Amino acid sequence: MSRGPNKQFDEQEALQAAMLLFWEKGFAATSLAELQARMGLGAKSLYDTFGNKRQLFLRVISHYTETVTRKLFDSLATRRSPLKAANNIMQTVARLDAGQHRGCLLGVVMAQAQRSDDEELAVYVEAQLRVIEDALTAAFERALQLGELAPVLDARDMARLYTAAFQGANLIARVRKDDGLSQGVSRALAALPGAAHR
Amino acid sequence: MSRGPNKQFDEQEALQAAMLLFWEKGFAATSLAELQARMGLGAKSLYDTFGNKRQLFLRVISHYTETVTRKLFDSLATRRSPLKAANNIMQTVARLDAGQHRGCLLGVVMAQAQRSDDEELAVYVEAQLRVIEDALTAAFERALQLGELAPVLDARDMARLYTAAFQGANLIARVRKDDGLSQGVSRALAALPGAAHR
DNA sequence: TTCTACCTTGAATGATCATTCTACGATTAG
DNA sequence: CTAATCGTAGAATGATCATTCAAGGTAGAA
Repeated sequence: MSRGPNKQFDEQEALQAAMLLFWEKGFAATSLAELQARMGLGAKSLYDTFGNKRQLFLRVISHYTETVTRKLFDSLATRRSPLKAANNIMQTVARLDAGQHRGCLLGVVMAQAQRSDDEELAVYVEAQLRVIEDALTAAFERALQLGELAPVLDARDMARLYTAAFQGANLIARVRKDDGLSQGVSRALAALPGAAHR
Repeated sequence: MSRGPNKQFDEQEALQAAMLLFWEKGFAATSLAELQARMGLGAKSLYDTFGNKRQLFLRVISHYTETVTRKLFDSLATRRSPLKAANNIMQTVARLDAGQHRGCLLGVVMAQAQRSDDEELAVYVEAQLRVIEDALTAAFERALQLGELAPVLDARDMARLYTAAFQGANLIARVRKDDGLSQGVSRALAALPGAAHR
């Protein structure tokens, strides 16, 4: 089929590098020059492969949800105790290196894309966020059925609190150098009403 | 003293306009051309009055904390019931227009200034955030003394949860068009252990 | 080997960026 | 009124931006 040489770079590796950069600095503050340097490819290759900056950014967000987010939240459905799984996610966030914490890419995007500004981007991120909220809701409903949780709180409301606390803690971790806040959030959530254990 | 004419614009009004713009789009995505248009002054006046873009941004953040944030969180110390005051703040956030919600400017800044990237900005925002956390902590300590809150949870941990949930809900409100999440967060927080009423 | 196709490199492009400069207009003291 | 002074407006500047173009190189097919 192909006559000439194949690409000399790995698309996944390039995406990963682009993700880390956008994750650190956001869309507007990331230049093509930096992207080329970190992704290790020239301008032409970048444009031939990914289209343009915005399309690359959209692919990066997909890459993020398919790798980072999915890996983190899959445990909600698979683990024995959904309540412990949910609290483990907060713990994981809290344990990441404070001081050079990148937070959550979805949060970074939300901070720069208002719905009225960039409708397409906002809708996409909102959908990804709803996946998280739904996964948490399902987990808490399962926890209620298992009797892990007393029926004082609505499962969806709890999921919403977790989602907001998760995003907030991630965001704040970008500027704090100690992990005190995330740890406190984690402890407070673990003591929610009905969570009898621990 | 002055021989020539005085300034033809109100500095506070100009700051307010700049704040709204940075609040919507963040630092990097906001251009001087837009700032001039929205603030209603020419390039020279802008630079003579505020220095440069970054200095203007720093002044905008101060303006934000002195007006928006302060007005919102002062009720924690003045109102009779600190617990109700804290929950009212969440309610206030939830009630804002969904769909064109700007969130919290501090959150927008955190999303684009990692500690390792822009140390000065990160430290300043972190300090402002700690003011909020401390105000909430004091409120919850007072609530414990007043017996509004059962001593199952540490006051500071509760404050941390509120701070994170507040930032997270604000952030998510930028992309969601309905206020369901903020309302859910508000309900869940109101049902925290020890909060007997409602 | 030789040709062909594709990838890479790096310079060119035009737009837009933040910032500064120049000229004009308005105000007030004398 | 006149002159001095300060604010304003908008053009000029050089840097940097995203994007495209032109040229060379390399791998595989014949």
